[in-house]
Amino acid sequence: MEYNFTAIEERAKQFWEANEVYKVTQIADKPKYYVLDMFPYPSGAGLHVGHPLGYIASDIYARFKRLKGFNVLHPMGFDAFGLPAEQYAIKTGQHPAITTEKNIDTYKKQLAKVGFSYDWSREVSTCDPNYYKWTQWVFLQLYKSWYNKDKDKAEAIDSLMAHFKQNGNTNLNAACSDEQETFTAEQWATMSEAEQQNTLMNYRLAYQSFATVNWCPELGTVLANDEVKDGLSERGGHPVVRKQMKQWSLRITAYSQRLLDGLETLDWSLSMKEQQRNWIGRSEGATVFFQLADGSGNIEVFTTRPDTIFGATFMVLAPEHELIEKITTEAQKAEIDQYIAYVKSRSDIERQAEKKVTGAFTGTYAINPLNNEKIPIWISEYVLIGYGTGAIMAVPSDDDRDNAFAEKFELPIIDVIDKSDYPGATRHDKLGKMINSGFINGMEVPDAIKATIAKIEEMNIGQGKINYRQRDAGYSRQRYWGEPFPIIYKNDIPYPVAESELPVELPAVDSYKPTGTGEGPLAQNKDWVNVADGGVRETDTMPGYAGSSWYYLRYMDPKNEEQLVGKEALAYWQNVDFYLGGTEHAVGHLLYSRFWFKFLRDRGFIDTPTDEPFQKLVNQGMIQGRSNFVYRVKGTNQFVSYGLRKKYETTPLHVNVNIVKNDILDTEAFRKSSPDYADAEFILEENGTYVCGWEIEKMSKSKYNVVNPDEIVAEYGADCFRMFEMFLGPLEAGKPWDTKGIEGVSKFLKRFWRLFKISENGQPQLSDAKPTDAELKTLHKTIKKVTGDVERLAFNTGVSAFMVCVNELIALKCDKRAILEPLVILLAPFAPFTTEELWQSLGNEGSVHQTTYPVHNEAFIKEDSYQYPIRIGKKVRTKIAFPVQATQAEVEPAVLANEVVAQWIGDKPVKRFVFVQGRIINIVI
RNA sequence: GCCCUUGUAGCCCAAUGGCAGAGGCGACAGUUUUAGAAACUGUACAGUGCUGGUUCGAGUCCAGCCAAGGGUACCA
Repeated sequence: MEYNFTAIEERAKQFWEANEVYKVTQIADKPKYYVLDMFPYPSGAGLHVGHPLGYIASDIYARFKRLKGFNVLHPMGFDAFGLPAEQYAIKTGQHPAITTEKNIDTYKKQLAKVGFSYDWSREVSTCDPNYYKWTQWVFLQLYKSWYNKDKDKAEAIDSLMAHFKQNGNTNLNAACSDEQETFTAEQWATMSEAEQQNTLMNYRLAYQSFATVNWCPELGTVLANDEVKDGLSERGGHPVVRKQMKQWSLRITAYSQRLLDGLETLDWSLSMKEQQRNWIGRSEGATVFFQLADGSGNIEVFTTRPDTIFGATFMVLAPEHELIEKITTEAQKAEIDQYIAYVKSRSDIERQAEKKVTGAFTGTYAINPLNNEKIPIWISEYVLIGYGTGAIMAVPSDDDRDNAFAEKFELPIIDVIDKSDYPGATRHDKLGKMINSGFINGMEVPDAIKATIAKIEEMNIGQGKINYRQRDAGYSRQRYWGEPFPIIYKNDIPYPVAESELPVELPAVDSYKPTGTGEGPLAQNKDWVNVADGGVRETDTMPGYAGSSWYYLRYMDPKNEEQLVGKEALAYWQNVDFYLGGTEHAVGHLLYSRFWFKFLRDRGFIDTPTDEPFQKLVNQGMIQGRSNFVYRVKGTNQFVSYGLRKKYETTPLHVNVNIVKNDILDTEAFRKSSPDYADAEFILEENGTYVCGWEIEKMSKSKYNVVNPDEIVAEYGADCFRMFEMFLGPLEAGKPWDTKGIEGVSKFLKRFWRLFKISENGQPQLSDAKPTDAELKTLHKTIKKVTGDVERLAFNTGVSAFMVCVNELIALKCDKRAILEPLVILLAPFAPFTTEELWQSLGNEGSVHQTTYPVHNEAFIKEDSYQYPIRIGKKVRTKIAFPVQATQAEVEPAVLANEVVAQWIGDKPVKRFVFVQGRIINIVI
């Protein structure tokens, strides 16, 4: 019987569903294994062939682990809140809930075609009120918590209030907003309700503040730092400007050090950890106060190079620095105002695109505290208000930017480091001996740093400090399609909604458009906004990362109405053993999830052995598109083939890859593809074909290089699609999709099928005879190779091992059940449909996916003798067979006596005889 | 600029420091066929981006450079 994958897939799907083959329950006596895919945002465009790559890999792994005896949790869900649905709603008036549901449905249908072993009864969707109830609940817990730095963990806000009552905020080591002033217990007691709440707000882990935010006018919302790339919004590419707004934020900076330290324990790729480290951006240095020359105040700076302080010949403030107004002299006021206006006129993109040296002098001086020199105070856009203290001591001799600034504005430069002992060292290297630097003269840089910090601490003008680049995470979005905040304002003071009233459901609105005033669409619905006792609801919604920061916990216990995850379920599943997803979430999702996990654990809401949610993380590479081009002769409707294009002046145009086969254009289809091309003429190659150019690019609609998995599955079958995706290359590497290679995998599956000699009535015609040594060797070699490959996620070489195996068995004319049946199980994780059909046609009860994985027997693989390559000089000269267990002493005389060997050695003395058992013999002469 | 990853046949990719090739695509030749397709058999094609180093032995380890992809950036 022919290999009919469509019928096979239908039967398998029905069988799996009827028998709940992928249903997961907790089984106490089986070891657990949690395989997780990053859940997708269900976009309207559906899946392209790039999306399932990771899902297929994790599915193979999950199926493998199941066959190996693990109880595997392998769920799927949807990150369903988000901007595209809302923007579609603005355009069409359709409620995002409806389009989202439709898109989820499309995704699930597409996923079903590929044959994943998800337990859909555990599906979660972040926009489901039963789910976001718990997202809101976590927010409330963050709101009701503060970070105790002494204990290095989050605590309930009650303990903070008790401390305030007793001691005010003295003797308190807490993560706190910068602007918080000290107060006593008495002061706390006399504070008004509003003052007390404002004070507490400076300590809460979810807090509201008046902050400079990334405001995107086009989207009408605020964005988090990681949602802004190059001054443009990540979604949509709209300009982003800085704006002061009242915003909710999460105090993730309280966890910076723990997020950094935790990386050490994780089995993640180096680059992933590095990205998180860079994002957190820890730097060690010192803060130092510089007095103003007139004694009217001081300026605090952060520096990583306190050793260079004797070379600080001027100071620079960020243009947004609050002191500027106060210290600017009358004479310089006009210049400073003009400069600030100039800076404001420049967008982030302009600032980054052209880095001009610009600045203005305030007219005021400060005193360098270590050499008592009077130094001018400038302002410049190269100093950022958001980093450190927004002010620097400028050391032009040891910093490139300060140097450029000093040269342009003719400010003094004092060399403070003699690098002559370190040839090739640059300003960035912390190397050299101090000069012109008073008490640290002659010290090496690292010693000078320590000595200077000690000195400024002794002088009481500063201290050693660790600074983090990471900012608190903005948590407000002026959008509709997100989780509403469980917050009600009374007299402008925010109060949490009672936990018993969760979820605060998203109400209907008339329009999804941003209001433009900075308020989100929810503000329009007055019935919802105004609550009974005069309170007003928060009208912002939560950001995309809210729902995705904890979804992996919900899969463990998706229906629990009492808790976000039940104790028993958590105790069994603990955390994710293997997480697979794209690198694009390196600093967003993965950082927030780690933060939430640590927080929930600190507060005792979850109890797990470690405080990291994702032990092993693998990033699948991006599948790129392979675009095809036609070359239009300029000013004509003539198209010239690739090989001849240089003879003309041409414009390359993208052409739909679906009408190109092996780079040869279907010219008729091309003419039909657009009215513009209806009467196109072609200048062809000598053999009469039109050859297209090609390029590897991102897969996207606009490049006409999108390949839909549904079509591939329809044409080649799901198993072929799965195996081909894996065969493309190493999982983690980026690689282009090129459909033409798929024939090889398709042939393999047909050849594998044919081995079973399925008759017209569906019965395999196999022999029960004893297998030969050669057949056993092929089987056991393949088991060993494939098992190892799956374990190290080398699915591409695994597929190829199956190909080798089938080629060998065909050559051996093997039709033995004892050989072929174990292979069906071995192949099951890769080709779940075909193997299910074969397994059952072989007369087995139940699913092939619930049986036991075969184990290889080394005895069948072992050879008695080995052909040793004999290497003399740089090359292999001959091969001689020896028993595998032969030792050097036994082998050496025989080798030297060999005719060919003797000829190569001639009369030269043998300097060395290298014998590597089972590998090689190398004779050095 | 800095950080990470990757450079092997026309193409995609293999190769615990040990004979550069497992597999696939494509090409070519043949068997089969009225022809094509499919299937089968066979053939050709690189010395591993470049320059050094370590080693008995380097595609693999180390240093520098070049190229591509990704990340990040006036971060003091």
